[in-house]
Amino acid sequence: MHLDTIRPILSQSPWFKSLPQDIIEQLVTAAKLKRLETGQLVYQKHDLGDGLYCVMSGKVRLSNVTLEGKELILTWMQPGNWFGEISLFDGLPRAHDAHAETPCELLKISSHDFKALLVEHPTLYPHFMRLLCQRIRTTFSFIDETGSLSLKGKLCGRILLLAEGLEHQAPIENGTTLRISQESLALMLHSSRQTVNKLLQELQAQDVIQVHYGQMTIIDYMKLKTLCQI
Amino acid sequence: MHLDTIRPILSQSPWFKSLPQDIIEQLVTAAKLKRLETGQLVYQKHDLGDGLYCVMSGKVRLSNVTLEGKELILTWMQPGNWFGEISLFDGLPRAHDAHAETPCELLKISSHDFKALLVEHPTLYPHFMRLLCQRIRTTFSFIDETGSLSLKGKLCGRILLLAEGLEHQAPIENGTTLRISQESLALMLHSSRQTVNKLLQELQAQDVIQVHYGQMTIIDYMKLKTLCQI
DNA sequence: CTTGAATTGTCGTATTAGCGACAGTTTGTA
DNA sequence: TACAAACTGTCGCTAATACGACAATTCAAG
Repeated sequence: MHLDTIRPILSQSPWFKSLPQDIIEQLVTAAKLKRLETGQLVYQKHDLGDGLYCVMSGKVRLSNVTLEGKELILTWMQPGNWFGEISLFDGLPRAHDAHAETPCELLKISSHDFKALLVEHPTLYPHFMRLLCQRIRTTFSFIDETGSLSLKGKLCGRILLLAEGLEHQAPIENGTTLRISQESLALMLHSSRQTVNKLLQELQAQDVIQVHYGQMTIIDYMKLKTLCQI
Repeated sequence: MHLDTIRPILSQSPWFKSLPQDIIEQLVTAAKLKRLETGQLVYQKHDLGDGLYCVMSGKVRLSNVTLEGKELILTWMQPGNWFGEISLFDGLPRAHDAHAETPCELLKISSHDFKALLVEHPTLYPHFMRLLCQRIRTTFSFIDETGSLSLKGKLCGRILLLAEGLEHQAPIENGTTLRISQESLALMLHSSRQTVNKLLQELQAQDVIQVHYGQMTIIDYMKLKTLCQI
């Protein structure tokens, strides 16, 4: 992948789009591309945070493993998504595992380069602080969802989240399609495959989505949105 | 309340304890004391964030109200706890309601004063960034708890959290007592009073805690810790 | 000490959802 | 096309828990 591919991605991402051109250039040259096969580890819980990642292609699964060995999926990172920033800012170990869910290309900005950027341009702090706040707010609304929605409501919320993440934060339209197994949805909802199956069929019967083997299409975006309103 | 009371609280809080003495002084003079009666609003969801708060005495309830009008309690802020920082850093509206649960004394640092502090001392950014990261990590572990623990496990986790918050992050010992109604615990767990009642009695039968009318005493801290291990 | 309000203890019932089992369907690969 | 692997659809049983009802207990204010 060439610098000319990296440049537009950095300069259009919410993480860096508001930054001056010379800083973008500095990042473009510092960024490194990593290729991973399905199942490979990006990082593991308790690892030292060595950098910030952006998904260029493929999917990365962020998860935690319980004492009993069950994997709880936090979410998937998709093309255009950034992750791994917390350890960057507080220097503490990773709080979860990150695995390649499919073959992946990741852009990596090392902690060293990122810190150098901040030392050189301390005026960037407020910007990154706002990004951190955004993460906190997302996490809080996740907790609100968890507490006040039925499983069906949460399922709708997750579908929307994944659909939104899909195309670089592009708006969702009726017809947007996303690929995910019912098993994976269940792991993300801390539910069971069978229950997710039943709920998806209910949603299909309500003409909200259409499901077909690991692929679901949003039929009625507004209704979906309503079903996960808090 | 005199400056001499405010000073040690600021200089010992995790938010400000690592800061130079002159900055502490600047904050001490800028801080204002607010008194609230039970039930009074500190701020409301969607309000503009006008400041950062520290509980001096009493308890503040952070909560959200669902569409159906049910109040979901996030947590209680107790003496020594700081809250309200997110809106301060990103300028966006409050994400939840804050009410006085009991008569309260709150120390308030206005957004204006806090921003002035940051403008004057930009080297403080990394410090506050780390504090934000800490909040994210707490929130993430809350989500982990939600996903992997039984209701009983979550109950143990909440009890520990409240007990820890109790005495300015003092270590918990067997014998630590905290006051909270079963109804409140249920609202925080998104469960029912009756179920919480049953679980508390189970914990009492296991000699983990002792319960008596809105007051519970930790008998076996280690066992409690084990019960909410992820 | 008395009394009313708040809180807790305990039923029974209805609902939700987890989970094993197994058959049916689709997809990718040769 | 053929076949295996992965995924989905469905049933039935069981466990967890929400919730209404009501009695019992405790607390706090006179």
